[in-house]
Amino acid sequence: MSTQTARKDAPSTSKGRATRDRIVAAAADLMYRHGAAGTSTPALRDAAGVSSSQIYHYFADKDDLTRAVIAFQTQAILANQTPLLAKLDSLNALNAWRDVVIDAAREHGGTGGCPLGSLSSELSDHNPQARTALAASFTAWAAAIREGLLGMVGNGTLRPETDTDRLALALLAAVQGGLLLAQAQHTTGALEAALDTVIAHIHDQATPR
Amino acid sequence: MSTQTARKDAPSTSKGRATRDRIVAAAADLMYRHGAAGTSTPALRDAAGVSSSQIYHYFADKDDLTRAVIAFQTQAILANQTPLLAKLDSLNALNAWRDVVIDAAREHGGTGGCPLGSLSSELSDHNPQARTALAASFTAWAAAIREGLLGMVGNGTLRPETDTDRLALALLAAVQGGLLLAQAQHTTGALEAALDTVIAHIHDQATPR
DNA sequence: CTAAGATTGGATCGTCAAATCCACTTCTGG
DNA sequence: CCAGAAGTGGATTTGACGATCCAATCTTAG
Repeated sequence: MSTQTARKDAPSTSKGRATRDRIVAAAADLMYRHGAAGTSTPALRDAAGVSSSQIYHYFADKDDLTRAVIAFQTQAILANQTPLLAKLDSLNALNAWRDVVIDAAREHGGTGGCPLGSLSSELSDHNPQARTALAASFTAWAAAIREGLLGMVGNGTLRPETDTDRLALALLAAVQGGLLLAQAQHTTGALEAALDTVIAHIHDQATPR
Repeated sequence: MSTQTARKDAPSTSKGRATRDRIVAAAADLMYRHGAAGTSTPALRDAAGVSSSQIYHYFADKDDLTRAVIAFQTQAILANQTPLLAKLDSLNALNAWRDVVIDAAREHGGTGGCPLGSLSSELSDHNPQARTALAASFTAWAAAIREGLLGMVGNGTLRPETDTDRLALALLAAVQGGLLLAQAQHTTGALEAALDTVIAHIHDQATPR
């Protein structure tokens, strides 16, 4: 017997699709605020305004739903980040990105952390499928950052030998670590320190002029 | 009626203390591997070799136990880190610390993450007492790092105007973010990139010679 | 040595969550 | 328009977990 979780077919009617979407959106919200384990099917049922059977009509089990939430949040974050990162054409643009990240964290006083980071911390060790999906999400996010840095190399802002791969990973780790600390300390101090330190190092890699 | 969780008195006999310690140690291990929510009292009962009533004899409820585990892990981490950080007298010593952190992560393939980081991600938003304790733990950890950097300022390795506070926070965030990503990606790449980038920036702050 | 208090074992209770079932209604392709 | 598939509602089953109770045993101060 396989331990693999079965996949459900996509809804074939538009009504079905709407219901499925409503469930995923509500689940994403609840899981962001209470964690995956902290989100019960009764609570989700009420939040999404569906009956319990709908949830299991569209998702094989809670793991399957969780994976849908990961996909949803990945998409949300990339959609939010990619435009900002695509036009990283100057050190100023990099600082603007920094400000957006920090302002977002400040808005809810550090609470919540990163939607992907929280899920990753909770699920990676015990849900291999979730872990794989989250690893891919982080890789895609890092790639988007790297793309931005590559732009800065391309237009001569950064030296050609700049290790954009490494810097992208360092920036992503700074975001994740900074958000995690913000969650505990209710301050964005660590997030700012981490981002500013990495960015300062990037400044030092700028082409002399 | 108060929502505050009552504190239990410390055990008065040495046997009682041993039992309490055994419970905390087993709980710390289980919570590290399965999270706080993922650690059930039956599982803890078996792992610690006690009966369920013991747990509630020594701890008011699961929250109280969780706080004890936070204290336990904080103590464990500080005991492990402080000696290393106390003798940060050179850039080489800083790199040695980096190696220890990375080797530790590599040892279990990134699994588990940081005991404090994982608990923080899980508890900060919903358990104010745990959040406060964890915030204090992180502050103490950052202070230990800063102490080491101050040593390097004191002996002239780093410039006097070095912002050790900020760098300490940046290093801690790099550790937390790097470990979180290592958990998802099963690689220490991001951890290395983050630490090396911050450390490279510290190198640049070294006094010219 | 001996009571008072500390500690222990394990049955038990109430609650709640995950998942299933089945009867009913709404869609939609031909 | 009308079968048959898709979608819906809600009761229900099953099992686990946090927490409590109480009787029995050990520890220690006097």
